[in-house]
Amino acid sequence: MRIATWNVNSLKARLPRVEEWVATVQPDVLCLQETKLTDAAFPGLSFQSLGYESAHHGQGQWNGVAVLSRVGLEDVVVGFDDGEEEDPEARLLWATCGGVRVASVYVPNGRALDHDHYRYKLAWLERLAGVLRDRSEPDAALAVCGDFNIAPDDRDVYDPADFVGATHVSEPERAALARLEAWGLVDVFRRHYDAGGLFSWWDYRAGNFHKGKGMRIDLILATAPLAARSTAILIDRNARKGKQPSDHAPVVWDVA
DNA sequence: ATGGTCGCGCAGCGA
Repeated sequence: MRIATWNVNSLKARLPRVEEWVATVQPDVLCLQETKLTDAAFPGLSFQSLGYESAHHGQGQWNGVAVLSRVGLEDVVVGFDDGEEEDPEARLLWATCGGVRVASVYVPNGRALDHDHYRYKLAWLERLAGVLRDRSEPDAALAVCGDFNIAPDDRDVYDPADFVGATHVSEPERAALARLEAWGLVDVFRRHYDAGGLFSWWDYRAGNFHKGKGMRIDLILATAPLAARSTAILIDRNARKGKQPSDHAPVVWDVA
């Protein structure tokens, strides 16, 4: 099974590129983030014509996550089903596809270490950890896929010196990610590669993609038994090239 | 080049 994740930075702006990419790469499951669409505007028919069922959780203008699947799509859960107050932002969607419990996540950016949005980011990650603890088992086939807005360690940024005091690399964010891993999730990419300089996001500005100045913030975190079935993973940086690219590249994972 | 780019939506914010 091929599972992919891609922050498309507006599905309206990106639909032609996403359709072309899906037809070429043929993922069985595709998690999307930052669709920036209402549910009514989600192009489900376009994906249906390519052979995919889909589920979308959006609000328009900002955020928005989806899961597409051609191996079944069941038990869709939108947001945190923990009985607490509803998340005001559309950042989480669960579905079961081909026997794998999949989450498409768009973790809050945080904006700055002293910003309310940073506290929201940390609380959001703790809430995700709580849902995993309360509603999942680490020996299940489960993958949390998406834009985590966290570079797990210094190999995952182009120059750590440029990120001192910034979000995405701060100790509390990395500790929150480590708590997800302590529950039982594995950063599948690091199961295959030790090297730094392998990024999934590059700022549109200042030719950063051309200069290789990026970060690896788009992750697939899988439970150990599912990660053990991993045969290959790559970041498709070709998808960051050409006309009207997203600022993120997709991550593509093959599971036996 | 004293700023560099997108997307949203029509000013300026968010990423």
